[in-house]
Amino acid sequence: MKLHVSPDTFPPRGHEAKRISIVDAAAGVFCREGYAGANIDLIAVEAGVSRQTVYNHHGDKEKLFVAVVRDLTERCNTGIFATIATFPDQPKDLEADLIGFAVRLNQNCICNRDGKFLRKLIQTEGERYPELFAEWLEQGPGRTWPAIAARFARLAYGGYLAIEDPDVAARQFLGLVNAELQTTFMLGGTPREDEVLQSATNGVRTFLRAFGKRRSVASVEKQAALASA
Amino acid sequence: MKLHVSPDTFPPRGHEAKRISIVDAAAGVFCREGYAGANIDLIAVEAGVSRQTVYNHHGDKEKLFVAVVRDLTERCNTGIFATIATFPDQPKDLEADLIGFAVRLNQNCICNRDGKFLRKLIQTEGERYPELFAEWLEQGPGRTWPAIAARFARLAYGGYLAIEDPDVAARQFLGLVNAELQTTFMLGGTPREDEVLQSATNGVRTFLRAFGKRRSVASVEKQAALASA
DNA sequence: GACGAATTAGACAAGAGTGTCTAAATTTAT
DNA sequence: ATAAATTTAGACACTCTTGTCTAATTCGTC
Repeated sequence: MKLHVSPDTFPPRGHEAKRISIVDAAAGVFCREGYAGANIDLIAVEAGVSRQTVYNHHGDKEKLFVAVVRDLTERCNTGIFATIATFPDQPKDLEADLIGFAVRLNQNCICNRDGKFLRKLIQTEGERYPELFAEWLEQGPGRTWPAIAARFARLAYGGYLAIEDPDVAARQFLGLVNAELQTTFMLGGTPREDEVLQSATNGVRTFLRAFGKRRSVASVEKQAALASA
Repeated sequence: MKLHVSPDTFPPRGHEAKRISIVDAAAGVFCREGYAGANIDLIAVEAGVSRQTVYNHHGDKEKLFVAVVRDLTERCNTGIFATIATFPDQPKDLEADLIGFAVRLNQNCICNRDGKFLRKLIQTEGERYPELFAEWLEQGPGRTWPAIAARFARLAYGGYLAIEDPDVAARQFLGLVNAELQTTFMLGGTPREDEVLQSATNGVRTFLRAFGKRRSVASVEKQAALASA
């Protein structure tokens, strides 16, 4: 019935397709209901499989949960690194380019389904599985944050920015760019596109007011004086 | 046996004391285990009362949960407004004063027991009780953020800062000052005192680089030009 | 079309948690 | 000291969930 077009590749068929739909459904249910409240029957229904199939694939509830977190971390990481690759190394218009980067990062990695689910699971169950989330910390922020910091360092080295500590600058960049989305994130919502753009725009403007290169020499000296005082 | 020192006041005795210890214990258990995973027997044990007393005071699990959120919101609000009252309106040393304010805000309101619990409950159960958390949004951020923004507006009016939109500035201030604490918050941890100070120091420095008054007129004009472009 | 692997529905035991009830004990106020 | 209110321990019915098992069915492959 089905042509033998792409053996062993996408879109996954049969067995593998079920594994994925189970993990996807489980991610949604774990997020909505929390680990304790998540009902395996419900996961099975949402995945469109029988309960027994869930157990066949993943053993038990806890193993399923671990599989979900691992899957989400991996998929999010892929997205984040793909987006970091679009960081403006030699910007034509620094402000516009950084805003674009910030918006891409939010839309593709943080506000999408996987990002939202992963964030929620970490917030909700992080304390219950210290080893698992230590692994996430190492694989996730532990790899992505330095990668972003390195891009800012390069921008500074290229003379586009006046930053002292690229790691601090990277964290502050993310803090600024998401400053207006905090409440939405807290409540588990997804910000609208225009909210993301607005927050990114305001954040980048402030970031450049602080670190942009057109600042007077005097103010840089003042900064140094303050630091040494 | 007990002297009739302070009728009807603190420290609460008997009935009222039990109500408080139940809510306190419930807050801890709801946070650790999530709503579905929270066990009323465990809450009773941690509160040092019998299970029946929990039901006598609060009816059922859901009503108890609502009482917990309301209590935490109220207590946190009290702390935040008390801290906002210490905002430096006429700073001697703007940088030091703002750092002090940021540290106080974190230590007294965001990183303390109540703040941590409330944050976690909102993140965890926010979507399940829309009306309850709409109420929190209104009573919490809806009142505190404008109050902080007003203080920044006053600082700008007094010539200490060059900000255009006080609401944006307030959100960015909080974003910057907490930039280095995000991961800890995510995992439900409590940052160490020196981490709070470090993050606040770095955040305030950047904030003042962006909004401090000693910036050249030229850069302000450039900012205006960019905004109109 | 036929074979083996995977999936399904359903029943099932075991365990855990909620919320109620009762009778005894304790606290509090008078 | 006494009466009223509160608290307690324990038992209880009820529901829900997990994880296993079995027999029938469907699917993928040759």
